[in-house]
Amino acid sequence: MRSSPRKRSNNLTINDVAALAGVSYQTVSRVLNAMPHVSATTRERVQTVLRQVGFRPNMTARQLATQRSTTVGLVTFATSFFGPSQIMVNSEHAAKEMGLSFMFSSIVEQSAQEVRRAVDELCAHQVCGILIHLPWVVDLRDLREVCRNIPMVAVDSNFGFKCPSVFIDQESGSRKATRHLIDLGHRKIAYLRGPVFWRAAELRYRGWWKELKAKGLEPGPVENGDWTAESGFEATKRLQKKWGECTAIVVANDQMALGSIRAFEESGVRVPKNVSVVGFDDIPEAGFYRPPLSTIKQDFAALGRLSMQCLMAQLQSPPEYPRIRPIQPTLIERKSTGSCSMPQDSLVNTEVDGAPPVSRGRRRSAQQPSSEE
Amino acid sequence: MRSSPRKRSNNLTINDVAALAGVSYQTVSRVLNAMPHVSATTRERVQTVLRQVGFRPNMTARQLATQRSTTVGLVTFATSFFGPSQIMVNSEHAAKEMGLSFMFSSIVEQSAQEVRRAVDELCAHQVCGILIHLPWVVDLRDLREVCRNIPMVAVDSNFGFKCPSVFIDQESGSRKATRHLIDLGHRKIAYLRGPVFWRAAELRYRGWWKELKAKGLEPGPVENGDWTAESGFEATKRLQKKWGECTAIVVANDQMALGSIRAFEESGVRVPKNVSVVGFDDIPEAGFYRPPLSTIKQDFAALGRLSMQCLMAQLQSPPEYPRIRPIQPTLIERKSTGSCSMPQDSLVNTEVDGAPPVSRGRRRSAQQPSSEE
DNA sequence: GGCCAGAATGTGAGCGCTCACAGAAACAAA
DNA sequence: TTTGTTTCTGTGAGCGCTCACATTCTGGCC
Repeated sequence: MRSSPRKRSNNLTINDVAALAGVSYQTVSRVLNAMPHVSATTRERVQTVLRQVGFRPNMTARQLATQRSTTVGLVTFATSFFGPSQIMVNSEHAAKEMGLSFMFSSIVEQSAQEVRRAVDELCAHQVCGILIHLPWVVDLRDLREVCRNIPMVAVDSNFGFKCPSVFIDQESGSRKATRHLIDLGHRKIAYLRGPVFWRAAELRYRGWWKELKAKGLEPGPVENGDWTAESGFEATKRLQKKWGECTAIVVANDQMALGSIRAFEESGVRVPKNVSVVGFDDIPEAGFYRPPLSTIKQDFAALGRLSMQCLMAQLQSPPEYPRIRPIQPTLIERKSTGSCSMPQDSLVNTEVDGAPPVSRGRRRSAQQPSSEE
Repeated sequence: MRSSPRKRSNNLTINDVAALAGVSYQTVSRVLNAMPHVSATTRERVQTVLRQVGFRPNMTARQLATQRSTTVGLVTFATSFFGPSQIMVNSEHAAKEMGLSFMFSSIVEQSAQEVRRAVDELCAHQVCGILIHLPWVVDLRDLREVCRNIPMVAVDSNFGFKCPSVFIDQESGSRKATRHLIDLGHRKIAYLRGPVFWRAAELRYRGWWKELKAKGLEPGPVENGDWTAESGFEATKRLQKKWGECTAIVVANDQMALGSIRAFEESGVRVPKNVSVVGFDDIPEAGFYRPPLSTIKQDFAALGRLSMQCLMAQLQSPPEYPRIRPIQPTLIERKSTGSCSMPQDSLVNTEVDGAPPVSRGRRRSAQQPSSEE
């Protein structure tokens, strides 16, 4: 340690650059910020010095002086799962594209206090806005108060109060999965749910239920998993005991669907011959499972982009609540689903394009060609 | 916009707290930083006010004043892949556990300039240290210069110059995979490589090669993929044309192994009956593939922890280069590998419980029991 | 020349905090 | 009382930058 009057950073400041270029620090500042009222020759000279010394403006000082910031924060939970990690990666990309830096704080336990801590941390660092993705359903009404004047966006989350948000339409996605099975002629369809407290688990479950009800079908048996393949395997074993007449199953995510398929195959039930399975997420490997998994794809890149747009919109017009309409997931049809071959007693109108009910057996809906990437 | 003399942040400062508590700002600062020489009563009074107003110190100002920082940065590439995203998540966890904040900047293209940009960005934000994980092999000798006085750690990376680093022993992991197959009696073993420029791809490939050579075996055919299941599928199709006497294959990661297995099955080759497949990574679903995949597990949590330790060590003693010894991956034995059943000209000892070598051909190494977690 | 608009440049002050040091208070020893 | 010693508290200054304003320099016009 030196005994100099003050420990100075060994980085150059705009004052050093100013001295080297023979101008005032303000002129350097003007050049750095591309402001007008600097003569071409002066600008040139300053820029040369900036390049020569490899000047790097101190964002900390700038942030303090301007009371503005070019850093956004993200709060997330359970980053080891597919959804959260996708949100993390895609938010960062979107932020980078807007020229913003990115801070990140993950939550390790499911408590409001932990959330508060993470938000506090980011706010203390003066981020210009916060994206929050918390996958579980929990009352977080004090979040607004913690954020204070710092804008926030709920990313595919619901905190129990009105706040700018961007969503993927989980329910609609799940309805698409269910409809796909119904279109294939399945009438008794089971469900493999995600963990109880997860918002997406609830919404996807609801989508399955609503679609069945809308088609006048009775929901099949339900079991719960924890998103892992293993839990999907176990839950399917349990489901099989109350399987009844089921010919298909909607599974809340791809990993569990994988476990489910294994459970079926292990007990001699073939997919899709004896049972159709549809997943959710379209993880990169889904097309190479055996059989390749029909599933629902979420556009996380769009989610990241829209979240950032929503945040930026707030910086300009704080009073508005730009609720962006939900992002629609899409069905990816592969080989884990097939038309129902089991005998059915009742025949049902599958309600596509107002086509009349069919006499007997199932009818197929106009299906877009199965897109496989 | 107000026309006040200066746009003041609407957050409270230590001056406001000082006024409320009837002390000087310095006393508040002392309380905030848990410094000595504050009487118990004063401390109490200040703390009460701090709590009441929910004071949140401005880290930006603190950072500027102290010339120190409690934020670490991470630079990464290809965060959509398993390894990089694991490194991202686990580094953040390790940082949080040390009470540090976390900034993150991803690289979108494989260029030294992009790396420079990312490092510059983090340095401009005055991070106290930088973790860099760049999976490809490329000369980045100027990185040291870009970082200047800011300590950095190469995380499972090699930049062509001496620098503090933490590694996972990719080569050793790959040797373990290969040895496992040899122990099962396989003598002609193919390899499915990762993309050319990736460091891990090269090291894993080398591990396979070295292990075979060490056992006096001739390397089988090799093909390249790009880490995706699809590329594994395609590459295996190509490999099958030059398959020869092969009875097993080492694949550079699990996704490609999945594609590979599908390719085999599709052409009527059964795994593990006709061919044994071993992967690398142990992604969460690997145990639920069909067949469950034997693979090599990397301890990313340890990698994150050690990386942060390495960084912290540098902050204390900059001149030293704490090279931490590589983290050893472990073999996870599942069902995609089995003893070689193809007719061999030479009969092979499958080496259970120290059975003696067999007359013809090969030698065996002393093998530790395969550990499964 | 005189005058002025407008461009170019420079000068204080302050963002919120900490550091170094200066005082003030409390208490004991001389 | 004086002096010293310890504990507590307060005061300037400065971290690197930007803002608002002041000043100087141009060139054009009457």
